[in-house]
Amino acid sequence: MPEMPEVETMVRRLQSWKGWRITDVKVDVRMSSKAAKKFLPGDEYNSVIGQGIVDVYRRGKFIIFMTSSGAILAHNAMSGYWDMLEDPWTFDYVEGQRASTDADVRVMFKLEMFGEQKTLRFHDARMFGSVRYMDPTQLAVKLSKLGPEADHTMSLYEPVQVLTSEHFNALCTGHYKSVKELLMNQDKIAGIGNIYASEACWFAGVDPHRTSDSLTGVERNRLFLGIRSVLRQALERRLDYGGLKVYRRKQCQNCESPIITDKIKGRSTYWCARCQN
DNA sequence: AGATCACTCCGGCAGC
DNA sequence: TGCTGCCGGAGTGATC
Repeated sequence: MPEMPEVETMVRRLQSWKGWRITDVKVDVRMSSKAAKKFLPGDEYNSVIGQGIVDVYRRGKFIIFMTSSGAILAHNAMSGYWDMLEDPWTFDYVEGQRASTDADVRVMFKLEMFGEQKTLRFHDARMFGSVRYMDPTQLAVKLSKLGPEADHTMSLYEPVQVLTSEHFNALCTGHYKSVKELLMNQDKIAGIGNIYASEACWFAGVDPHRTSDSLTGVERNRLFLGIRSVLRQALERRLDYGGLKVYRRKQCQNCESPIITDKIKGRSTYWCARCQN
């Protein structure tokens, strides 16, 4: 599933669409009325036609296509990814490679620049993602609900607050039932999902089940550094998941103890009982 | 007010 | 081989 490093990687590729104008849109909702509400529903469908793509940014796990008079806000959720019809891309997700196919295309944007035509496609097999059009006010309202960014990257939508050590320390002081839930809460910190939450806790030597306010100052700082470290490494390693330390691992990369797995708030969680306590 | 919980979307796929 | 149940970001609404 895509988290900040995956979305950042995708946005960098999507920036090649700057300057192109949307001439047509096709939405495949596969007979699902619920899914139809997620991919340019109602008026949004017509609103994007004729608009130019001014720039492309990332905020948390959202992709923002700034257009002439508003923005297309997209979320890849679990299985979403973007590519171009004329030059299909592949993306490596932790579940495996997303190789471009026609079967899972949900939205197609016909684009034009200097008489040349190309097709931008949003794929999403499980239809958990979303592609919405909104005006600048709606966009601002939406983005204002997200917490500070987990880390700064080159495609970040700015201005925005980036998480600081002090802010993270203050967040921990709130009594969150588990520190992993805090890390994954987009209202508190934007960009971290299930994979990198487990990874950051391993890096810090902190049991993900701990209440956030039970963490010592040293642990809070280690966790703050862990968030940055695992996200930056993922980006630098170009999404090579061989670098993951606990997520979906059987054995601790540090002490060789078996990795334990259970669920926190319904999400699979991995940790080493010996190194994380 | 803010935290927390339960529920929903959906298809791939593990496990019988 | 064909079925069933599980999985999960985010949004929503209920409940404290």
